[in-house]
Amino acid sequence: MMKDQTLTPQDCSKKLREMGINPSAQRIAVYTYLFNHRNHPTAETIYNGIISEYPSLSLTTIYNTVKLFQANRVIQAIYIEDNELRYDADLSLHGHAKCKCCGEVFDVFFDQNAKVPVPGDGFDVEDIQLYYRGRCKRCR
Amino acid sequence: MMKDQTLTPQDCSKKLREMGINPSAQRIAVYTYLFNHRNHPTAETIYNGIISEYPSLSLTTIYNTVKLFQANRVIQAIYIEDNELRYDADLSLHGHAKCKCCGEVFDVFFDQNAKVPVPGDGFDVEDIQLYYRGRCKRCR
DNA sequence: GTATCTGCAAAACATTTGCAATTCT
DNA sequence: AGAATTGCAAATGTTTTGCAGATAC
Repeated sequence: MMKDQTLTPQDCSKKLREMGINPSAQRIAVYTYLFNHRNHPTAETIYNGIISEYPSLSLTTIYNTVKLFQANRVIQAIYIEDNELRYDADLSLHGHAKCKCCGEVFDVFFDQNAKVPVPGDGFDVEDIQLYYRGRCKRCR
Repeated sequence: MMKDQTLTPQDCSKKLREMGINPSAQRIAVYTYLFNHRNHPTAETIYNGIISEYPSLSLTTIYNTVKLFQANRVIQAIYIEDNELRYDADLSLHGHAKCKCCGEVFDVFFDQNAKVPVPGDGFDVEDIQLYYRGRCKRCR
């Protein structure tokens, strides 16, 4: 799972187009931010991260954009806490661990033989979310 | 996992006291409702479910009560969707599957040999939540 | 009689919506 | 020009808070 590479805005523009999204300047900025920042930002964090590049940017545009991205399966939403919606450009199956002390959200990747249980009774699963709450290494 | 039994308000009063909570009439009503209704109600659903017994009941009291219950580990909160907070009196490790068609939330119990993956890197897990989204048997 | 609990009204806060202005082709 | 996109201002909806009245021991 070596997603630690970063992408340029040009790369991201191309990816967006491939995924069926018209790459406007704001959309490129949001996707580039999300791809290169794997700390599961909220809409406001994304906004603060790119407002300096686009002084006219509004939070509404961030919300419009992440909603569009979700509908086109470009990013996923993380509902680990009830008062904040976070976003993740990594669509691979992995969990999220939130430290109740420092508030940070960490990725949890599974090794090969790990198996996530699935519902048995004819439920057609489209999406699995696995959340952990507790304390991270630094905060214990 | 045979929790399909129902409890009387008297039973619930006793359980609350055992768990360190002063069993007021409203608290007993909320806990009895949650124990006997395993469909993961929201605060408003609980409210509508018991308002007939307590005409003076307020939503604020529901919120106060579920918050108190959570703090004392009597119930757990389910954040499966961002615009609604649901509650569950079953604290055992199990998942929740929400049908995006009918909106219902189903319990997902695991069999003995199922193993939920855990974070490896020194993260101290206090709570695991496993969510599925998709379509239920009836809606497929 | 004092501490706890309840519930109204208002506040807080994140997200959504309506719509007019802007941008792109 | 026409369609898509942006962004302001207002609305929405859920949960929280302040506080006064009610209840319990």
